[in-house]
Amino acid sequence: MKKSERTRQFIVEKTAPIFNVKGYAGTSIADMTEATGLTKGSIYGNFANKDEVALAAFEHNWQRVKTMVRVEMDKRTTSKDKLLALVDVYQDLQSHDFPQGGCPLLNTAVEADGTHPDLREKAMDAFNGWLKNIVTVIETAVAAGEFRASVDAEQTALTLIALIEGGLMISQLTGNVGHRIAVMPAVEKTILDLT
Amino acid sequence: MKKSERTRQFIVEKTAPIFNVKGYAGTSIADMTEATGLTKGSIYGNFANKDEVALAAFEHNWQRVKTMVRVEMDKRTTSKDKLLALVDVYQDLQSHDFPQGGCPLLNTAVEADGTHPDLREKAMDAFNGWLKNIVTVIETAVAAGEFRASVDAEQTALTLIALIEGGLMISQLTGNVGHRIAVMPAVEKTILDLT
DNA sequence: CCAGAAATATACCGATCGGTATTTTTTGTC
DNA sequence: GACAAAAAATACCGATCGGTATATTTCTGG
Repeated sequence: MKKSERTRQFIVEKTAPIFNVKGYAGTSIADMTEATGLTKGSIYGNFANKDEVALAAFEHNWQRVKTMVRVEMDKRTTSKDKLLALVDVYQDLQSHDFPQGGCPLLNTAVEADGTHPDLREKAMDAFNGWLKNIVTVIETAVAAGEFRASVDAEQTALTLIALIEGGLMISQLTGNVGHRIAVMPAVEKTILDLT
Repeated sequence: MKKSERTRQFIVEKTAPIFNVKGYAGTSIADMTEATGLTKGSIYGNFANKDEVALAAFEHNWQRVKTMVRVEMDKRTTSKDKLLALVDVYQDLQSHDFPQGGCPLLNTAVEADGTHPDLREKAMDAFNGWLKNIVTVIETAVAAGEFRASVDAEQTALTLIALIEGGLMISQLTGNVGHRIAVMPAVEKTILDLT
């Protein structure tokens, strides 16, 4: 790996948590130099501008979340169990290494709409990927007769994501993890109702 | 009403949408002078600083949402119907005047945690008020025998709020109102399951 | 070990940031 | 309509913003 690529990754790793906590507008170049120990010149030698770092940081943060969920899903065999992996993961976030500052999708979606088109695009891609993943699992189960034929895959997937993201928002606001956990029975119920 | 109070309210009304769209960090004093047609001196003559305007703006935005929901709730008599008012309101946001930029609670909760303590406090108050409102409705219904005695009021209320806010986040991100509407059957189902 | 390239650091740019002191204009009252 | 008080506008402040041009250091291949 070239030096510049290592530095790029180093910058992304160090700044990703900051972007996820302070947001795009709230994170300054000074924050980035402080977090990395590098100088402005070095950062701008590896990235065109702040936007490019922010986009890479989001990608990095989201990759962590995706991996977290996928690892747990891949342990399961049935579609129902795969979906229930969501409950296990989001019920106990501290044992999985969830990014500091909360869900990157939630954070970026809320800040980016309207004001930061490219960030929004990235967030939309992330969301669509997640949505498609759940939809595919559900449709596979419907085709295999594991779930009822009357199940609306997209509606169900949207409901699951909304519940999870809403729960994350609430628990992050109140600082009460119980508020997130309290939403998980509804996630579980929604999944169990599919059979 | 004194002139200064009218100006204060004028500033709040004009800047509230901006704060709700661009966020706290993303809104500058220049944005505020442009939106109001007033000068910096005039704004600082009526508010101590940007924070104070932001707090008042959030309060104003949230008041609108609260009123929107309360008006619809007050039309209903039974507890079930009162809760179902949430479905009607959030199913058809454009007929009710929902603030531009999306849910102020969602926006503020996501931006404020950690970085802006006083804004977060205001958002927490808003959330707790909403939560308590729903909890009270449910508990009243349980006491009256309208809902099952086994109903967990707080858990249900958290689920409803999570669903709604999650749906708002998704639809705002994708620009697809259908994504919000698709979540509403789950809200309705959660409420109907209480009887 | 030396030269050229690659990477990082230094020094600086204009613009904008939030905020304030002062002056001008407007308002309400007798 | 004079006059004081209140409100709004002007002019300015240092700090920080994102970004760049240039100098210095570090790495790499012969």
